Amino acid sequence: MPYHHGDLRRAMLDAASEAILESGPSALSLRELARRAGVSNAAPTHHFGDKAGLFTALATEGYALLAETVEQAWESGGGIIEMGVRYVSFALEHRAHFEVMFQPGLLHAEDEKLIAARVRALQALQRGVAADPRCGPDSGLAGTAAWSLVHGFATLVLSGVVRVDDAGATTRAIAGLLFPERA
Amino acid sequence: MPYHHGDLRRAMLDAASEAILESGPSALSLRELARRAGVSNAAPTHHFGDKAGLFTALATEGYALLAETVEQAWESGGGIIEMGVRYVSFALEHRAHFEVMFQPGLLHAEDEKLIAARVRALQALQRGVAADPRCGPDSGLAGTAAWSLVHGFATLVLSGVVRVDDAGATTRAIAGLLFPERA
DNA sequence: TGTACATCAGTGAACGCGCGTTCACTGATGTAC
DNA sequence: TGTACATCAGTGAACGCGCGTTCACTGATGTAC
Repeated sequence: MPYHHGDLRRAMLDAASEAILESGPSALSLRELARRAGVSNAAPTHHFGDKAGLFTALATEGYALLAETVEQAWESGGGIIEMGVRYVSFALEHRAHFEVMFQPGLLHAEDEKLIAARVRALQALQRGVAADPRCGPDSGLAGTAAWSLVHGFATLVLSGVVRVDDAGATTRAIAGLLFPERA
Repeated sequence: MPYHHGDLRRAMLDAASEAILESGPSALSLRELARRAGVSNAAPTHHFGDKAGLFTALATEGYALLAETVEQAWESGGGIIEMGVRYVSFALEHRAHFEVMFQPGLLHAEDEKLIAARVRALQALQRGVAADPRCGPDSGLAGTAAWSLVHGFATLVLSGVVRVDDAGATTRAIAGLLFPERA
């Protein structure tokens, strides 16, 4: 084991994701994180300052990933429904990030990188909604409805209280109810 | 201070709600709960068995409250949109219950009372959706869409990432997009 | 090419603390007679 | 009406533990000359 890890920050973020998948953010301790990453107790503090700093870093990464996903959907010509599908699949594939992103109590709310990443993601979403002809005259309201729909669906699936075989297909179906194809 | 409290169980559930409102379920400890209720360290364990038992009791109470609210909407002739409004206002007014209800990792998943209360609430919701003419032929899908919409909206408002002046009016508006008035 | 030095990633031992849970117990209540 | 007793709600002291954070430190890396 070399003294310098190479990319310990990255390794600790990955270990944190794993641990969150297993038992949720509230059960995660910095010491467990250190154990998983095979480093000393003090290493996580050295990198993230404190526990909230770790969660803030994860949430920031999550918003950046979400923004990329949504922007990609936009660039490849996907409409509002495709963006919703991407949102849900992001939540299911990056469950740990997703859980942390929407629990502000865990985060350093004022962190600049966090805020910037969040703004970028939300703007990408809102831009996609506003550009879709199906969203109607009040794109703000349509955006809230669309976001609520996919966010709620993802949350219910993640919490295990709603079960579906094919989350993508179901997302498409329920989003199709909110934004029917134009006749 | 009398030796017998009178209704310590109730008092501890209320203290738990308060504490959760302030710092979330993950920050709650049985000892803090005892402190808030003004009883000894061991009292919460005596009533709830363990920490998960406390959360389970809270979640069970939450599902019962939700079921009552939804059944009431149904009996007073409210349609699918009214039920959605009730769902959101339940979440905002009983935030502590709501948060615990959808974090299965905190609960004794097999608890019979919990399961019964949940089934009752979900059946009340699904019955209301299925009876509404606006829900279309696939009432299961419409139910998932409706539930996702209001659950997501409530979650986003609670997490502070969506801000609205009048949650009831906004719920009505977004639910109106999903279930437009029939021409 | 070699050497001196600054930088900083990561160590490891130690601290004090709050936690969940246990256990023998005590005090209040209700009921049987 | 009084008394004996069972029940059980709640006590309080104690346990061992894992935690976050601190701090002086050490080892590796990169750069200037």
